[in-house]
Amino acid sequence: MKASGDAFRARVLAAVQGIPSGRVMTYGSVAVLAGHPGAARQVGFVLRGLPDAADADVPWQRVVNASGGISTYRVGAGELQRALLEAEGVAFSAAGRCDLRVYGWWPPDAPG
DNA sequence: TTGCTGACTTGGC
DNA sequence: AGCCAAGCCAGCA
Repeated sequence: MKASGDAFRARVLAAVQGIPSGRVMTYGSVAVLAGHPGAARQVGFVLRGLPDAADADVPWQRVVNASGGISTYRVGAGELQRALLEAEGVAFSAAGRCDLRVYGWWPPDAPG
């Protein structure tokens, strides 16, 4: 349980670290890269468990929901995430969502 | 050990 | 367009 969970977390962090500045990925996509399609919720759980020291290494702000919106308002990091993304050049609509067709990212070396 | 919660997704209305 | 219900799996008490 711990072993597989640890591997899952490592895959998630690796996938998130692979997102370039100015681009975003959905939880579902990260879950697929982590080898667990459908485990989108756990992606958020892994990121939520990140220590502050890992924030610099893991651009968690580049992970958004399937609508291109911010899901971190639940943990009080929504404003920060949006500010970070806007600083990277990601534009948000009046509804607080970004266009995944424009900013959506997928690793070029990943299948798909 | 069991069981519940949750930074989500998808299909149907 | 938005809202409801079910499914997914990793942490934590």
